[in-house]
Parts: sequence; structure tokens; C-alpha cells
Amino acid sequence: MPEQPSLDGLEQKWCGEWDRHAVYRFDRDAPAQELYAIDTPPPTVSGSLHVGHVFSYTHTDTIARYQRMRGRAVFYPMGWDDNGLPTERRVQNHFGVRCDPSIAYDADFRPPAAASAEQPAAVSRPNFVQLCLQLTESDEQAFEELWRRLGLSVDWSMTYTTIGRLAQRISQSSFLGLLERGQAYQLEAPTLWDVDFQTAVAQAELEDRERPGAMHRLRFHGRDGADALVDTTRPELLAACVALLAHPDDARHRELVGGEVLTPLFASPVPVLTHRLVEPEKGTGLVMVCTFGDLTDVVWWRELNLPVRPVLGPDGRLVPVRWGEPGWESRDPQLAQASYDELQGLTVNQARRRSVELLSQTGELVGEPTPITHAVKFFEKGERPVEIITSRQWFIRTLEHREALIARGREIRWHPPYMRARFEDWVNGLTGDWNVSRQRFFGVPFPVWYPIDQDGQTAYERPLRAREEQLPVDPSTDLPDGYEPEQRGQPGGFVGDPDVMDTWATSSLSPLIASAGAGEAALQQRLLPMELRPQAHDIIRTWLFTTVLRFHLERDELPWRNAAISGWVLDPDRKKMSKSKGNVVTPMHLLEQYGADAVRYWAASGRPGTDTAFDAQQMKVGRRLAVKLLNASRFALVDLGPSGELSHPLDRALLRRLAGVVADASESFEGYDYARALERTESFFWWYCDYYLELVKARRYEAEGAGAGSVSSALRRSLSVFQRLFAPFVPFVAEEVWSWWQPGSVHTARWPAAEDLSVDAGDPDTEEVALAVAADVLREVRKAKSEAKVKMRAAVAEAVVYDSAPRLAALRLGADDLCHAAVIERLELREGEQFSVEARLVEEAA
RNA sequence: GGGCGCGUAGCUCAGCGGGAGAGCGCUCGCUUCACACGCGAGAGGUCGCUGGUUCGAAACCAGCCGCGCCCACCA
Repeated sequence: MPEQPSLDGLEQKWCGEWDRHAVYRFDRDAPAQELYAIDTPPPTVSGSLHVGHVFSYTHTDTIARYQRMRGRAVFYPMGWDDNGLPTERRVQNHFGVRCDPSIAYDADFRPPAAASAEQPAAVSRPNFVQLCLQLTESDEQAFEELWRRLGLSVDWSMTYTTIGRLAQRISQSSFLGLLERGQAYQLEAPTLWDVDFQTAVAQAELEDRERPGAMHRLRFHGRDGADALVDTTRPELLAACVALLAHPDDARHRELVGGEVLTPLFASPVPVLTHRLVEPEKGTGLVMVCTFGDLTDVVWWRELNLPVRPVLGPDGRLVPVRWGEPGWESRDPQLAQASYDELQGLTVNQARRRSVELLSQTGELVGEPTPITHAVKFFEKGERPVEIITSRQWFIRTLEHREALIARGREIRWHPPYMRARFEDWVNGLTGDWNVSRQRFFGVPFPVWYPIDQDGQTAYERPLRAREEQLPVDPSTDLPDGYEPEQRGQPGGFVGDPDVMDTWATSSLSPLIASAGAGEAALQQRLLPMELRPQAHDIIRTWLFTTVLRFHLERDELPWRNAAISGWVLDPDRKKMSKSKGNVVTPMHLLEQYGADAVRYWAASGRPGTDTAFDAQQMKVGRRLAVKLLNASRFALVDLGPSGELSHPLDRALLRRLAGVVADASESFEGYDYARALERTESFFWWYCDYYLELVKARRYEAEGAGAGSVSSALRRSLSVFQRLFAPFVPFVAEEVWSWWQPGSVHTARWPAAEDLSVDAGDPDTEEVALAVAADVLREVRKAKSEAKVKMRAAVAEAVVYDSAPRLAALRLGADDLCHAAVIERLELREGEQFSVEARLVEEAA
């Protein structure tokens, strides 16, 4: 035991020891009922971990440590989500390259010496993927180092990645199963599209952003010179207009309905129809339907059987159109073409400005555009609004399972329970099946090819599936059965599916991937369903939802029994911490400044599901707690005499109180409320240091005697319990103080139970009162000394305690300890109405 | 527009049917033999507002106000 215990160096020391002794190694032979499997969130490997990660991963770690101490074989792997767009974006910037799938693989490829974001070098898809793997590997090492330093009790021998071969095999295999059962299908349909990344995105990946816009009133031309005025925010889509709509009950437009009007600029005849979703209060009550301005346009297009007039290309620019040809009718094709030529090739924003100029010139813009602010849908990682573009995509059926998914959600135990509402809201609000294909490169490919017929037409409706034994396959380099490499892209040959899966399509299988990584199939079956899914609330609609869906389709069961939802870390202004605000503190810096235990203490104080302010002050408090545990342990244990019978009433009362704390902390942990477990433990520990340790100090220093033996026993038992109660929260200091006097790791020690603190002798009620009154009197004497501004060791010549007879009787049981602790020379007990203490201090010698 | 959560001391929060609490911050004091990375004491609050239920409400119910988040077919 060190003379002057310190926190310095504990992290290095114990990280190494834990690794050397494989303290957190998962026991693969444990029987099913003793397993506790955690579906750890694989953090996105696209830069760095932030304070929010430290926050929520600490929550999970406290649970893992508690369960391990309860004797469960804790399956606690780490995964890295390296698959997907964020990595691609980083690789592009970092190496100055862009992926061009038409280029052939170059085995000798080296990234350009001087990275240039303006003029990126085109590289083949396999080369691009290699660069992605190279970059993620170094990130993952840095992540692991941080997690170890934070003290996560992960078994690092089971780490998986979402781009790894295992994940790809499982993901592709699951997809083929879905295809076989008709739960995955391909469709050419209007799709949410990001024009920068040039890929489809899913409903779950959208977010609203408030953006300035403008309302434009446009003049459509009716019969006999009658005009129809229409308000729109998207005049640039006028060429794509296929109808005007009014509400069926709207009398104002009754004359127009059923007829045709001509569009401004293009003189294209479009019908005027009615639909219940049109809101008469908005604008003029007339709305134009385009291909496609927003999701409502898609509804109208579908329900009213409208034609399509696609004008936006995948790059977000207006595509070439020949007015006057079928589908592009105009009463004045020359005018229409002249107008359109002004717009073709422009981006949406450019085309909008130009359209307004043209409409002003023709007088078809009524008044000035009115500035407005409105919510626009963005891909969450995107920079321009999503568009709706028709393309061929793979979907997984979700709508038809809505009821079943709601029922699944109700089987899950949510912590906190109200988080279930977010899940149900999301499921109830689904508008389409899940689009899982992305027109990107660094992801899991679809394990299918398509035959090309003799006319060079690709037969998408007859995909050639990979065999299970082939998986994982890359259809851009691997071959379907019965074909030769030369037939790729040739009439009579084949072509690989060019897309990759949405990253959630793979990470939604994380329980399967993680458990498969553990070893043999029998073990995987024992691990499923897992016990716990920990995650933050913002990805309920993505990761949580898709995992429940995949397990419903794959195994007809839940992926896990419990979902523990953590909140976010907010900056002191109550805003979500974000890089753009420049308020992000790097986690490693925090660990160096305050120590891992202190940072964990702050994190574990954040209650489940609750957003928590970043608070360095709380970390200092955590550090104080760690130091206190060191010093209290040293005081209690150094040169401690032999344990004896628990003969002293105050010792017995203390152990009984502590048993209550153990019960409370255990119950809290069982309900996933680690924060409450910490709060109970901590507040009692401070009381223990401030009152109990002070009361028993005299007996603790006695060499022998019944009182000394009793307190030695109580100190050993209470310290052992405190050290174990704190182990999940401050694992480094807990291990340190445990190592001074106990064999093995505290983290594999048994979680304390009431039996550790059982007390046979004495009257519990009276002795509890004895402890309470002794503490009350101690506080009163301290107050008297504080008011007299004397030191606490100043002697009290006489202390008179007034209280009820039973309380005085109880106090006699602890009077010896009290007099030592408060330095009372003469203690007198008098019966009185109210508790009070009169303390007469000994005059200080001058 | 719908849903969820939250409004308690200057700050961060606990309490959720019978004493208004903790930590930090603040003030005062203490070299005390585990700890000055410490110890002791103190000041500080019509528990968002309005009604209701109850012997009794910070807590339960209703309405309102404010903040945050999620969702929505936001032309």
C-alpha cells in the first residue's frame, strides 16, 4: 500500500494488467442462462470519436461491468462501422481521388503524391475500396486506444467491422434470403435522391432544415383568356408540370376543373383536376403537380395516373428535352424550346433564378416573389435539398409488416420506457418500403448479376444470384455461374449489379455479425436474442428500427430483450455539441486532463435517455471521489488490526445501512438505472467518510480489544463492499484499492449482496437510532466549534444532549465513539421535548 | 398539425402523496495524526402559472405558458 496514494499512472498500469490477464475475456463455454450479450453500437469510422460517444459508451460499460460481477458471461464486442458514405468522403479529400467504376483495377496503384480536392485523380472501384480500407484501419486503431483508455471492458478479441468479409457474407446471405422469400424486390420508381453524392437515400436518412425561399405566383392560361393563378416555390420545375389541382369542394375553381390550361413559358396543355389533399387555404387554392417537386407530387402522380416529365438529372441539373415530341406537347413548341434552352444544364438554383427572369419578361409572374422561410428535406449528410428522381432500386418490404413491428416494439423493454413512443411514431409514419440500394462504392455489393439478352437489353427481372458458398462476392469482379469473364457487358453475357447496400442494411444485422464472430454456430444460437441494445435516441428510426425489422424477417424474433437509450451531450447553452460550433472537446484531451475515472463519473451521472450538459465541474467532482476512495481505503486498511466479533452497536448499524444501499444499487442496475446506483452509492460513501470513519477513529487505532476487533471487521466488510459498488463507475481506482488487499481483479469479483453484510447480534432498530443520534450530536458539536471558530479537535468540557428517552437510551450505545470523535470530556444526557445540544468548549490557552 | 420529454436554490440535477434536498458556486472558519486533489459550518427557493382531487400536493388530475426533441402529404 503506497504511503501517499495517487491516481497518477493508474490507467496505464491497469489497462496493461487487464489485457495481460484477459480480465474481460468472454467465456465461450458459459451456459445460455448465464450469458449477457450486448449489441454494441459500431461507431462510424469517419474521423474521430466525440464526447457524446464517451458519454453513452460509458453507460453501457457500467452495465457490462455490473453484469459481469453478477456472474454473467458478458459478451461485449466492439464493432467499427467503416462502411459507407462518410468514409468515401474522407478518402476523397484525404487522397485527392474520386472513384470511377468504369476504370479497370490497377495492381500497382499509388495515391497521388499531392492530394487535390479540385482535380481529383480518377481511380477504379477496387483501388478506391483499398484506400478506404487503409484509412479506416488507422482510425480504428486510434478508436481502440481511446476506448481502452476510457476503461471500456470490451473483449477486444471479438472486434468486427461492417465492411469486413464476415459482415459482407452475412449481409449478402440475408439479402439473398429476403429475395428468395419475396421480401426484397427491385423497382424503378421515384426515389429520394441526393444530387451531390448522386445516390438514392432512405426516408430514415432525411432531415428537415429551415431554408429561405420565395413564393411565386404564376399565370397559367385558360380558355378565352381566363387565367389560373398558381403559387409555387419551385418555378424551375414548370417544364415538368403535368397538371393543376384544386380541392373537390373549392367553388372558386369549378369552371377550370375538367378543362385544360397552358403552362407559362412552355404553353404546354395540362389538365385541371381535383384531389382531397389539396388545401384550399394555401395560395390560390390551385397547386401545380410536377415530376417531382416533393413527395406529395408522387402521391398525386400515382393516384391520378398522371404522366411523367422528368427534367432533373442525377447531378441535379436540367436535362435536355425536345419540346413537341411525345410526352412534351406544347401549343408553341418553338417558344417552349426557346424557354427551355435558357434553363437546360443549369442547377436547380440557377434554373430558379433564370425562370423568374423569363417569367417576368413574359408577364407571367404576378407581382414580386414573396420571401418565405420553409422546411426543406435534406439528406442528413447532404448539402443540397433532396430531389425526387426516378431510378431502379432495391427495396426491403416494411409497410406490410407495420403491425407486426409495432407488436415487436412492445415486446422490448425500453429504458426509459417512453422511448418506445419514438419507435411507434416512426413505424406509423412510414410511407414506403425501405430503399436499400446506394449508387456508391464503399459498401457491401448486391450479390447478383443480370443477364444481357442478344439485343443488349439488361434483364433486371431475372437476376442471377450468387451461391451461398460463394459469399461474399463482388459482382463487378466475380462471375455468375456459367459465364466467362469476356461475357461481362456483352450481348448474351451478363452485368453485375452496380450498387452497394445502404450501410444500415448491414449494421441492422449487427447481432448476427457480432455473434458469428464469436465462434461456432451453436454459440451464436445461445447468444441470440441478445440481452441489450444500447444506443442513442437519434438512431431509433434507423439502427434500432432496421434491426427489429431484419430480425423479424430473418428469425421471426426480437434481436434483444432490452433497449437502453442514452441521451446526447449538450454544450452549456443547451445546444447539441457540434463541430461547427467549435465547442467540441476531444475525448483524449479530457481523459488526460481529468482522468478516465473522473470522466466516467460525469458520464454515469447522466440518467438514461436524458440529454446532459457537458460539465467539466462534474469531472472534477469525479476526480475528488476517486481520490477519496484511495484515501479512505488507505485509512481503513493500513496496519489494521485483526478482525473480531461485531460487538459494537455502531459497527452493526453501519453494516445494516450499507446493506440497504447495496439493495438499492442492485435494484437500480437491474432496471438499467446506473445513474441512480451511482448516486446512492456515492452519497452514502461521503456520509460514511464524514461520520462513520470519524466516529470509529479511536477504536480503529486501538491495538486490541473487543471494540478494535469489531471495527476492524466492519471496516474490512464495508470497504470491500464499497470498492465493489464503485467498480463499474471508476474501474481504475477501484482496481487499485482492491489490489492492496484482495486477490484477483475487482472486476471479476462477485457483486456485493446482503449476505456480505449480514449481522446476527443486536437490535437493529435501536442500533440504527444509536448511529443516527450519534451523527446528529457530532454535527451539532461541529457547528458549535465552527461558530466559535475553533479547530475541530478543540475539546468540549461538557456537552448536554436533550432528546427523547428512547433516543437517549440508544445514544448510550455509541457514547464512547461519539466522545472520542467530538472530543467531549463530559457527556450529559437529559430528557427533553426537542433534540438539542449544548456544548461548553474548553477555554483555549492563550 | 400530432407525439414525447422537461420546467425545484445562481448553475447542474435528485425527490414524485405527508420534514423543500444534494453537488458545484458563494460566505465564514479550520495545518485535524486517511485525505488542503482536504475538513467543518452557513447563507440561498411563493418547487412555471391557474384551477381541481385530498385531512394534506413540489409530487396526482385538467387547462395554460415556456423550453427541447421526434414525427407529419410544410404547394
